[in-house]
Amino acid sequence: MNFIESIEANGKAVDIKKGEHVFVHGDLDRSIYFIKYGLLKAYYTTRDGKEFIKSFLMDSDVIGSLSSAYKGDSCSFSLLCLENTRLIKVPFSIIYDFSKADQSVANDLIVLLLNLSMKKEKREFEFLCLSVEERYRQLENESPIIIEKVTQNDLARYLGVTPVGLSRIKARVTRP
Amino acid sequence: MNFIESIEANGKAVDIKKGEHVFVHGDLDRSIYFIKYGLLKAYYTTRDGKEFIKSFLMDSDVIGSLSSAYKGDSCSFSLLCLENTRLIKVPFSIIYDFSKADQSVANDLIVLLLNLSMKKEKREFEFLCLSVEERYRQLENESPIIIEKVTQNDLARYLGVTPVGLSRIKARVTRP
DNA sequence: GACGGTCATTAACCCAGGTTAAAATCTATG
DNA sequence: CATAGATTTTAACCTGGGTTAATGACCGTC
Repeated sequence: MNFIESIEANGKAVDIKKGEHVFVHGDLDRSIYFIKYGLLKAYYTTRDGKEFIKSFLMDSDVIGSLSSAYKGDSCSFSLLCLENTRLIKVPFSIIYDFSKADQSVANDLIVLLLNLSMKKEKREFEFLCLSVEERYRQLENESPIIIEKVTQNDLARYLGVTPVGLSRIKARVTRP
Repeated sequence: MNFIESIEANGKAVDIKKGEHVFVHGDLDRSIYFIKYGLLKAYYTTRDGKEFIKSFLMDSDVIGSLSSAYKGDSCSFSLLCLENTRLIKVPFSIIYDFSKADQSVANDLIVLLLNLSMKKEKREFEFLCLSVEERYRQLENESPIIIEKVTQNDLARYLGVTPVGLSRIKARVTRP
């Protein structure tokens, strides 16, 4: 049995409507979620009410708060559905325990974590080495679907600029 | 046999002097390195000669280019010793193959990757949500050893500012 | 102990993006 | 279709940090 199969076999399907949260900052939610279909945003909020978007999630992605699922802390971010979404929810402990007994689940978890690490490393690189404008151009090339589906406000909060700033950059980029 | 033991059993010790590289951007180096002792910086360089520091590594850390070790691409960053350093070098494929046969190596690799993911996620959060000044203050609190051992130039390139910018921030922070 | 190199600070000037606020669209729902 | 909300654009002004360059402190090492 592989990773996705063991999620499907041990998890339960959850349908969540556009505009509703899966969990919010501060919750204790030790699950991970496999996204059957839909669109979500994972975002941080600061005390002074600002929002910063960690990632957008789509079909076949896996998401969960590692600090909550693995360490047992409360969630450091919130997870909101931008479209009607179907998830498979499963306690991380089940997967983690399975991985200790089942070699193929362990392998799949390793591959999942390797890919997660490389994805995070890529984003680290982009913040460290690229300007906002370069990050926007790169997103245009690599993830046109996100640009298409997500509001410009959310795009801005993902790229690390204000919506006003992104509007200016777009004006600069599209009409030279 | 656990993870570190299997690295020590299958790897070979390498001593590298201060100022020398373990590998540079563009190399194909499919190893991972366990740091016995020393201090290193992992950094990106851009075509126009700018340097950006991905991370500092110290005793007991594990480092390697995932994109090279796992995917087989060439290294996207360089690894330089800031102090005389002793490493245990082992091909990632050995560890990865071991993890397929040995449950306890798999478990340790999973824990290593979980911690790596959480570390990268933390840095993503800092770039996304904090100002340079806040990142500097946080580093002061959480990793005073790094502030102490690393030049201010390197600190700046790690925090995502220029050395001149960091000098200004320091002046602001230390004497109100 | 003088010389060349790196490192840190300071100053002057510049610019990308933040902030605030006001238009201009767009969308949804009664 | 009209009204209320959210979204995007534009403008005016401000600020943090980039850039360049000069100055000084701090090493080595010959």
